Amino acid sequence: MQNSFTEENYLKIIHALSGREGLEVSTNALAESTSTRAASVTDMLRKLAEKGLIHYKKYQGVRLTESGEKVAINVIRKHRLWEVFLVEKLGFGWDEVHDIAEELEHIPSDHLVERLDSFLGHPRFDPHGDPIPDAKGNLTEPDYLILTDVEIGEKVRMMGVLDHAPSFLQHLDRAGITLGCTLEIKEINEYDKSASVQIEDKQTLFISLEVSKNLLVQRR
Amino acid sequence: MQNSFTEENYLKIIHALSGREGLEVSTNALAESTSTRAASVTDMLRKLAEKGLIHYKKYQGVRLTESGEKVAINVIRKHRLWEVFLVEKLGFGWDEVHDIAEELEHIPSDHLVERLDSFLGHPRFDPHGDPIPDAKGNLTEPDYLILTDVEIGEKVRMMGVLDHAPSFLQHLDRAGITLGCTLEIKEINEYDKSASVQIEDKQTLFISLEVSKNLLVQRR
DNA sequence: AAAAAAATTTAGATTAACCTAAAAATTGAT
DNA sequence: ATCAATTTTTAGGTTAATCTAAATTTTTTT
Repeated sequence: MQNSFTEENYLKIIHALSGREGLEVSTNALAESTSTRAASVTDMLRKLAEKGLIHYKKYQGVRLTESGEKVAINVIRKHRLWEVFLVEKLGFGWDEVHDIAEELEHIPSDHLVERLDSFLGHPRFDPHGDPIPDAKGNLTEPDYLILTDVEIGEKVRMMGVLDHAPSFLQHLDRAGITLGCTLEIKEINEYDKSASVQIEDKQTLFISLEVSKNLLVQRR
Repeated sequence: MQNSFTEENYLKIIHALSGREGLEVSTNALAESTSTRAASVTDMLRKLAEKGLIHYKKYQGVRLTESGEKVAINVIRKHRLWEVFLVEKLGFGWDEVHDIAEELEHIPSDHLVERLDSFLGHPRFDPHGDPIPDAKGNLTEPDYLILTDVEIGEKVRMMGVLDHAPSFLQHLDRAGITLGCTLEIKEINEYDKSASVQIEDKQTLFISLEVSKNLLVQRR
């Protein structure tokens, strides 16, 4: 039996909310993320449990089963591969691709995904720096630092973002912060906790705490 | 308001069945093509009429309105562009792409279609020789001949197929008949009306009447 | 540990797209 | 032109995914 568009979205969201520890996800959190009401979530959870895709006991929250995890990771794989396609091949900006990939990720065809993956040269990361699961479903989240954890004077490489909102990504574009660029923390300003950051050994600018919290970087 | 996947399919099928003359399409013909029952078709026709996408009077069959035609042609455009992508970029065979394109054609995003079109180099024809409508919705069906209408001794170029069934396309592959190849009718065999056809000035083989009826060609 | 608050589930509806069976309209044959 | 056959529509139901409102369970506070 095939999973519906809607079922795949629930599984993907459960995966995201339960984190790498596979913690229980609450009905309300799911209602929030799916933009539905808690009662609707309960109905869907009953159905997913029936299909063996989640572990569910009333009032206890949910976790993915192995089989549910497999489905979720495959959806994530497809989403991220399509994002690479949209940016690398079609020339979209990284701020424009999320909604389209949200649709493309549900196109069913293993054959298609594998050919797309080859066509793209088996990319390891999507345009936001998120890792792309391999065909076997292995997904290893690299352990990047958040920019707020970097000391003054350190040089780091920009590796990803936590917030994928178009407005955030456009803000980074305007600041000249792109994936792979070099950042050096010059100082932390006491007044508003903003950071003075030098970008690519060129201009130095203020980065608000809000922004720093959403930048993933790597020491180098 | 947006049209659903299902609505788009009805419009596409009405377009196909009403032909270039825009003839009325019957409820039963639609039931057949959509693999549903006549009663379900009636329900949908009421809805499409409500939305101004078709002209519909009870018991009288349907025609597309201008706005319905526009939607149908856009779906066809997307279908054919995706087919080019699947064959030219991902390396699928022309016999493998129909079902996948059937899904991709419903991904909404004008931006996406236009970028895909550029990426593919604004192709005029899909992998089966069907013309691709332009961004403004102009669709001109070239008037090819059917192979059965070609005289003995004539040399023609293979331009398209009427039947898109994988088994038919695979049969052509095995015979070495591809889009653009040259065919010369050597003789028509009285016994079974099969044609002896020379392919690309190389081997000559028998082509059954069934096959000839589904080959579109052009004099040269 | 009882009461209040919050989270979750149940009950009962709604909508889109389908179904079957029966009724009505159209078409075709004598 | 009438009657039979065919086509189409109507009537009434079903399923997936949603909803609101009410009931229940869990959690938190005092």
